[in-house]
Amino acid sequence: MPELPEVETVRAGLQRWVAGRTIAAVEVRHARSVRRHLAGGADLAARLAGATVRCASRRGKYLWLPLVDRPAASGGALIAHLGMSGQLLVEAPDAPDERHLHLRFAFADGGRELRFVDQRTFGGVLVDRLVPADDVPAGRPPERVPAQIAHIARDPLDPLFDDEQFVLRLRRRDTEVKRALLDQTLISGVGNIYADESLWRARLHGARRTATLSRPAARELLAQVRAVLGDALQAGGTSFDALYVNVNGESGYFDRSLAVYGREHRPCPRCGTPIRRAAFMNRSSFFCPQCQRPPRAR
DNA sequence: ATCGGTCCCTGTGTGC
DNA sequence: TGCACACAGGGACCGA
Repeated sequence: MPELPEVETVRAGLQRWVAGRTIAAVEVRHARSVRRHLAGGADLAARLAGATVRCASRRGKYLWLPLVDRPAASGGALIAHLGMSGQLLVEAPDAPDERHLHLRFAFADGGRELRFVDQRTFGGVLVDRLVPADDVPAGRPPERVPAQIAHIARDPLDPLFDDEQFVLRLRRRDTEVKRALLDQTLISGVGNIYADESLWRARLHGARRTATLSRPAARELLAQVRAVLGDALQAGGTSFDALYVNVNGESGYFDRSLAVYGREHRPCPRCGTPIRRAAFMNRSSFFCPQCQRPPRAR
């Protein structure tokens, strides 16, 4: 469910409320939330007990909390992915347990705890080592990323995102442009909502083949992706229901600014033509049939 | 090596 | 009311 603007909103909340604090204990209430930590929940809890959180980092839809290096646990980071319905909440220890509370992180200061709540259990956490990012230009400070997400592309709000490299790789692909936008190894942070919104802004149909895009069209698409992600971040993200909230349980309000997503039959904000919905990858695509002309069948 | 389809989950809304 | 079904912000994995 959460895409870059929602995950970044959560990251900012973690930076504010969790950075600098020392984890006292981790309670694993649902094994599925730690399935990506292959050594198991007990190992995860042991690695985190006594660890101090340096800060809150993010790439695309992945979050991580780098841990202060300790001889016993060799640092590393706590990585989290929210999947479709995951929430990281900062709450008083005596707040009632949520229905789908799967993980509880208590802190040594006895203050507000961190909880992972996830209805559909597609999200989860793991502890991993950090490795140097291999694409930092000379003269820039070195960066470390969790080994497990080193294959994830930088996101378009990352200062080191390489626009021309993206345009090159996009046009070299042989697939539909919406599929490419959702491929986190090409560009990260874009999900179903912002893919549709970006394509509408760029006046491109999601079924256009990537190889048919001109360089200017590809650059324009990237500019619109960046713009819509930035606009949504300003609004605190998109919340259709209570499933996406920030660490304090508050909703974002970008749903009011959506042009096409979830708006079947309603008028296109640009030309008034009714928005259409089409099945796509077990989900939906929303588009304006006038502004975004479908490509001819190949 | 890529690409495209399927599956993992729970909950909600709709139509019969 | 109850039931069946479609659908929901993601992505790992498998076969072609």
